[in-house]
Amino acid sequence: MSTVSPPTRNRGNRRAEILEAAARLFAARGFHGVSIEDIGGAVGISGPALYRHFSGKDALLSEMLLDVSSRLRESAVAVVTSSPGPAETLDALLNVQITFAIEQPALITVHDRELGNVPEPARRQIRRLQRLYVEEWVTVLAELHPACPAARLRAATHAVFGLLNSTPHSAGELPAQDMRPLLHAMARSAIEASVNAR
Amino acid sequence: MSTVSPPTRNRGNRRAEILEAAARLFAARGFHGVSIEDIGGAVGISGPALYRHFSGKDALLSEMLLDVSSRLRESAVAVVTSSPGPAETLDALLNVQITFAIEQPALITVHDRELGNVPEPARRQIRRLQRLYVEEWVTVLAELHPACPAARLRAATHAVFGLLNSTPHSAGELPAQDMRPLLHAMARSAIEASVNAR
DNA sequence: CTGGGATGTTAGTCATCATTAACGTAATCG
DNA sequence: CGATTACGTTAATGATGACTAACATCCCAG
Repeated sequence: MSTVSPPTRNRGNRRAEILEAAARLFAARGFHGVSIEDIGGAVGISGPALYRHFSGKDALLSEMLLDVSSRLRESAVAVVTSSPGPAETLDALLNVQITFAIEQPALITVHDRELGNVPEPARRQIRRLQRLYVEEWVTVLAELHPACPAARLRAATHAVFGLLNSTPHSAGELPAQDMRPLLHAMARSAIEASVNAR
Repeated sequence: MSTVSPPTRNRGNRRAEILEAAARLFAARGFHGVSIEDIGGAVGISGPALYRHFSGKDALLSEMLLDVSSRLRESAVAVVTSSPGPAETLDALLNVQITFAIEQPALITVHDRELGNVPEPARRQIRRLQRLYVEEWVTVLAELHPACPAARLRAATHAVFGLLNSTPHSAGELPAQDMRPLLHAMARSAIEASVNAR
């Protein structure tokens, strides 16, 4: 038996594994409802071993939210810069958010509930990334509907996020295969309506 | 001077006042992120005085969610039984939810985040009321769109709740006066789209 | 008056929890 | 080999927090 499997197995895997377990727990019971023991237990190690990977519970949450907001923002930028026109861009943005909501329900849930528990250096940066992400949407919508005031577009964007991010909570109602087009159609239509409403 | 003003002043006011403060705190920091001291402090009494009004923190949350889900359900029933036709009923249901989301943002937030922290006797009943509320929506939607499978209507209903309940989080973007018709138009349009999507 | 209920207060009490300390072990590297 | 590094473990430690006890007040009924 070669020494290959044990040596290469770890190295960063543990961190990811912990982050994933923590996300699931935070989503289910809230940041303060989960103990360090709980998180350790979920990955088969016990309690204080977590401090070998993260400097503390707060840092764990900070890294989690920073990662989510970075990835969302990056995806949005990638989509915007590589898309032929605003209509296609909007479709692609919808797909980014829908994919994320369906594939990472725990992360999405934590992302829009637990910002308040992130300590201050990271908090500001996460907010910044979230704001930039929203602005990508607003910019595209403004191109499509120049007559609509930005405040209204921003409000509509937040409402659409609410619609799409509700997926984790109504999970099981419909298979993901049907959920995707349903969410897409609903969101698209809601956006149309938002700019036309008197 | 009659003995009218002081005697009638209290009697249940305190309970309501506490519930309101607790809702605001729970919405902001989560159930486990708020202490009994915090809640007491928010209404000008200190800590253990709460036990004169509620048997414990859990009971406080239970009563809060039971009250919300009852009120929503009752409003829905009232609307359904007094409305001329399904189209008007849907409009009225939308108004119920929008009014609630705009006027009681903290309660709505707690309502769809903290069910997991409600202990078991009350939990089941709250779930039941929530289910009944959803079914009022699904029934109306089924009348309007008989060809659409109930599972899809249920998923669409949850998505619409997500859209409408996002208001508390994007507060400040737009005045309530503009938010109301915006949410109404977006939700209505999203529902249309949900039944037409392939 | 006077006794009791309603409503508060301040000092415990007992758990739980985040974090740190002190201590192994195994593999890597010099 | 020898030592450093990476990762874990099990005991403190120190806060915080829910809940209880013991003790006022105030107001109203008898």
